[in-house]
Amino acid sequence: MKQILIIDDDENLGDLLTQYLARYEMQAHVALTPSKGLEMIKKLKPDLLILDVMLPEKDGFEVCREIRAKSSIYGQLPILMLTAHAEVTDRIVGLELGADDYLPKPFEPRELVARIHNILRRSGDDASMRDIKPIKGLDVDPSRREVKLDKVVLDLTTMEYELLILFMQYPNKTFTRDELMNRLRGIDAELFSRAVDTLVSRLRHKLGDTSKTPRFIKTVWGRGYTFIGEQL
Amino acid sequence: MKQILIIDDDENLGDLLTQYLARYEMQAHVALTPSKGLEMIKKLKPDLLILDVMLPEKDGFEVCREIRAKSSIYGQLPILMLTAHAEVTDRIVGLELGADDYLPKPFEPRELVARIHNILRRSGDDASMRDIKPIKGLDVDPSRREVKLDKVVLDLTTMEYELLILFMQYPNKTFTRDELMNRLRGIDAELFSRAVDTLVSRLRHKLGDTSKTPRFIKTVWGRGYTFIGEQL
DNA sequence: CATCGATGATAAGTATTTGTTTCATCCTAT
DNA sequence: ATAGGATGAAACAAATACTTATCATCGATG
Repeated sequence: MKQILIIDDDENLGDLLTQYLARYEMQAHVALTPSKGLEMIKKLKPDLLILDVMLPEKDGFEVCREIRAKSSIYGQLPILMLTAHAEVTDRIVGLELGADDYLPKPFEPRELVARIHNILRRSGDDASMRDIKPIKGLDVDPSRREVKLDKVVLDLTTMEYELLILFMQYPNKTFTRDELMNRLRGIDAELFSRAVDTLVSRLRHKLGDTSKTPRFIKTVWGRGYTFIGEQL
Repeated sequence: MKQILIIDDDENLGDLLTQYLARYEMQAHVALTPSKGLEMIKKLKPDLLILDVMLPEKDGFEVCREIRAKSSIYGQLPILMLTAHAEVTDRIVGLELGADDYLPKPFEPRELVARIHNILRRSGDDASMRDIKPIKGLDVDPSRREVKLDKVVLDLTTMEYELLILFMQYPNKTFTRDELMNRLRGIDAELFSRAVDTLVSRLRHKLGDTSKTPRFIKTVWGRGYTFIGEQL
């Protein structure tokens, strides 16, 4: 379960988000002031920080700057900034200070969830720590985002790589299309198209897999897909 | 068949949705006023409530709040709110009040269906919760939708799996053919044919069963079928 | 701002499942 | 035992789900 720290003096919003994020397997914690927030970072070691710009004591930019300056303490904590106004200058300043993304208030909860997933994915911290099971014929180097199939490096796109990693985390689990979409895109994305099928097809192709006699990705008719690579 | 209650004073929209949802195995009922709506909830025990924000008497937020407040009466009924304007603030307020999702009008019917599915999925209305009795020689893993017969994984189609699960929920119960048809297809399906017999036959075959000396599925002549697997 | 690659949508083609028909066989009541 | 409806299962047909080629779109890159 992902731990999210929210630094925002609007207690109401904090509770709301806590409740909302819980639905997406994220545990949120709220700090009402920057000083409390910084404390909680050390204790909680959250996976992501949601930081409001308007804060008591000092503003969010200040906090962000501080966290980045003391990276020895706080690490490369991903930061999502919330700003009251959708002003472009805010955005640039925020990004320059090292925030990973920015979201103008008011925002849609769904949008927030989507961005959180994006950041977590991008920050790679996510991917490298994931528990990838060893599969015969496949060598994954998460730090390099590199996959070798029978000693040959594969040229995978972001989505293809993510899909493969997801499969390798749960060999023999049958994923429905919804599940895959949600895990890959981070939102309750609905499928009005064969996007997942297409993605699977492309990955299969690069893995040298055929749908009829699959070595890795098996189609489970009427349900979804299963990764069946022989485990080492 | 899922029961959906719609509280909306636009009768036209209600009829339209009722018709549309029927295609997705959802039976919709329309209440034109909040008071009628609340009454119908008690009677119908719907699986989901679609609630318009603009209503006579009191608005949708009020209704939502009331339902959540009286959860002892209404339970944790999932609520999908329809708002006239796609205003973000509305969304936040609604979520705060306990609605499970939001959909701004006008919306696409399929988008509605998608969100309904999401909510129902989230609210844990899942097949995996069904109470499957342990049967000697059969191992079922509902989360993976996998069945093992004497340690060997069976390759079952959706219908075959559903039929088997149904049987395993009620060992020794004799099902008539219409009963099976209704439980599997969720509607009062007319028996034009011997679809059930064929299905049973195919499942039997995969279970290694013979109709003469059945290990699992016994034919009750003139009545239907009984699952007789030895219970553990 | 033009290009390129990645991803999403569409649609034609293919495969699989599910329903129907059929007929041989089985059961039960005469 | 036999007639007549009920059942099993094979073969065929229809419906449904999947694959993949192709095109459109979007965002990144220079």
